[in-house]
Amino acid sequence: MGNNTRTRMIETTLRLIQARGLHGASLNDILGESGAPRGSLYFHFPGGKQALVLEAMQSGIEEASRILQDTLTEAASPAEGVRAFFRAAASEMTDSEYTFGCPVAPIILDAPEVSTELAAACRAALEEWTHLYQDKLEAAGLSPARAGRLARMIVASLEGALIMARSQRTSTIITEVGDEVADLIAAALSRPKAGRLMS
Amino acid sequence: MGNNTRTRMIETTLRLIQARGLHGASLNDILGESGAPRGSLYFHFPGGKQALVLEAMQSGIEEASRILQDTLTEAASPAEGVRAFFRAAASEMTDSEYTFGCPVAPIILDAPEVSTELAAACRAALEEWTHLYQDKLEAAGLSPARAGRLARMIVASLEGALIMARSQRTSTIITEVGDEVADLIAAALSRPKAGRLMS
DNA sequence: CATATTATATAGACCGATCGTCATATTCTG
DNA sequence: CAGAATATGACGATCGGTCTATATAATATG
Repeated sequence: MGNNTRTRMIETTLRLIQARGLHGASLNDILGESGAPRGSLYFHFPGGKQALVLEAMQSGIEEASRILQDTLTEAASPAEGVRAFFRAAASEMTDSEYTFGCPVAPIILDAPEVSTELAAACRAALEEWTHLYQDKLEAAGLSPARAGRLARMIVASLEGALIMARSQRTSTIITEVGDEVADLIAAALSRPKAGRLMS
Repeated sequence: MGNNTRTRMIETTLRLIQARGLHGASLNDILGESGAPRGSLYFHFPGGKQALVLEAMQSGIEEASRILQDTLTEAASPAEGVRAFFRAAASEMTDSEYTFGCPVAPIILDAPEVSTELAAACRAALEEWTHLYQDKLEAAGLSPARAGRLARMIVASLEGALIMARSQRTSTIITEVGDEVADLIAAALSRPKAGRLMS
């Protein structure tokens, strides 16, 4: 199946971008690792590398969204959901020998505004993940404002933990941060009215 | 002063890496923006681009460490120190038109293990920043274990918030996350014994 | 069944960019 | 002025991404 070549290219691209960054993943690398011939790229992706990268990133975003959604719905509470998702991320980090990472972070850091399309996809992904957390938190009784703030903090914590874990080649930081955030959420939910004044 | 050219190259390199990533900052870009001729690079940095990048990164690390240390020592409490540092980061983010960022994150994400030296410098920087927070938290009465965990969480939150802020072109997420983390720290300090069991 | 026609897939040439290197020019210093 | 320190831009090997020209597989047609 020719379609197999296509999906193989996408998967390889996603993996290489996560491992080496947007510009670090060259077409030669991608083609070499995916075993696809050079000329096939422009046939499957008339838009060139940018189109390939966009699809690869969207594939990674979709998978992450799906797993996050499943994890949150299966969890007994928002806090437990967060804990579980961070643990899953930690697991992937070790399994991948510390080449795993967020599918959008490398593009955000490597592409200034090089591609409006790529940047928009990154922005949308971060918002989607934030909203998944926010909805869960609101369903548990938090105000939209506070749920939103906590949700953004959860996403930020995970993004940072992924980077630190790779740098220090230890996934414990991901579970640690996840536990800390989970505790924070549990505390926020147990106190109907937060201790601080709101603006 | 020839030394002036050298420092100008370092500053430009740091800025471009923060804006476009390690591989996104080409020598042509660096030389063009710093106004330095091509050949001067190899005179000032016999190690080539890698040596230049290493020095640029270390310069950024040093500055960040200095500012963080000053902010924490001047702050009335650890929580206020965190709040202030996050606010300073948010300010730099808007001032730079969202090209500001952590000096090590782009290298961690772009360099697989391409350079042991670069990777080691990144790792050391993250550890140093973590220890600065940890010391402050311990001085305020937290156990080393809990202080360490909170410190790692602070660093991770900031790293992630910087990425999200750039993607969404808004610095409010940095201050929001900072306030949230500051509240968490304040709560941890007000309760001598944390609510959760420790391992 | 043989051939024509199209859809699919590939190979490899192309050109610009990147990075390291060097021979030479200029400026500083004693 | 001598000699060291620094600056300069041209050069080439390599790699990057794009594209056209060709081959293979699928389907249609007599």
